[in-house]
Amino acid sequence: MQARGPARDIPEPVVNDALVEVLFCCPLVRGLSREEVGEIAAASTVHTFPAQAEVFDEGERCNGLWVLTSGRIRLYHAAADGRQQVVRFQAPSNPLDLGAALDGRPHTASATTLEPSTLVFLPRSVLSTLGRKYPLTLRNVVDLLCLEVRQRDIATAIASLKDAKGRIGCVLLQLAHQFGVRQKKSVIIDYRLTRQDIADRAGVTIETSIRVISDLQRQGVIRTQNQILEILDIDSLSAASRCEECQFDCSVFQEFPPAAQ
DNA sequence: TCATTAACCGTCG
DNA sequence: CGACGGTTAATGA
Repeated sequence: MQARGPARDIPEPVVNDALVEVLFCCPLVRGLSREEVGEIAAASTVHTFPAQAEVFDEGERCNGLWVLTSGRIRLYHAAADGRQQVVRFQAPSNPLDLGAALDGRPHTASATTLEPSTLVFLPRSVLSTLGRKYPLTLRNVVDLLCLEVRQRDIATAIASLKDAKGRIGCVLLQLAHQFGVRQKKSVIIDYRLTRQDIADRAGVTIETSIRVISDLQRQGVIRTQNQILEILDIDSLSAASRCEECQFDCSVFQEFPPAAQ
């Protein structure tokens, strides 16, 4: 039995090869062997959540590190009036709220599943031995936190300096960096998002996100099909978002940090 | 539930 | 004044 892990779901003690494989892709354990990752997996627990389930809440005590292994998760701040600010949309293999897991202070944001998801939970006790046992992971932690700082820095700059159209354009380009799958002539954002999701990421109302996205569709810049967004004309979108006069390096939103040299 | 449209209205440059 | 974007309401899928 672990310390006080999640109480809302059913832990599964089974650690299978597929799980180790996903964990192996987690940038936190980059450089470790498959056997070493298997060892870490053995010390963690697996948890499944239905769609729209809360994994943790902002301000809640943090007992360890959650790593998404399958499904999708939305990390956000919630305001009393119902509005939400999405910090990040999560894809498998990535740790959630790493900072809180490391310093043991409360969670910095809330995490809710967008679809049925599986996560592994690494208790803080295990996390602290990880650095001692595998010094390589310390460097990975630094890289991950630095990347997060860069992403948040750019996000706040964009939020305060750009207008609604620019913010939505930047969000779409960020998502393309994070989840983009290159097609012959376009880029598909391989992550289902409602108009509300995009609005909550850009800091606008749903009507404004619809307004702007409809305009972009009419101009043939993007196309959407049941919550999947396809960017048909990156150059036009970059132009609409005024990328050429922008100092921000939105390539930091790529899913995995570049390997440290 | 999600997406869309339109009318209306306050703010600000 | 006019662009922008939030609010409200109505409607369709």
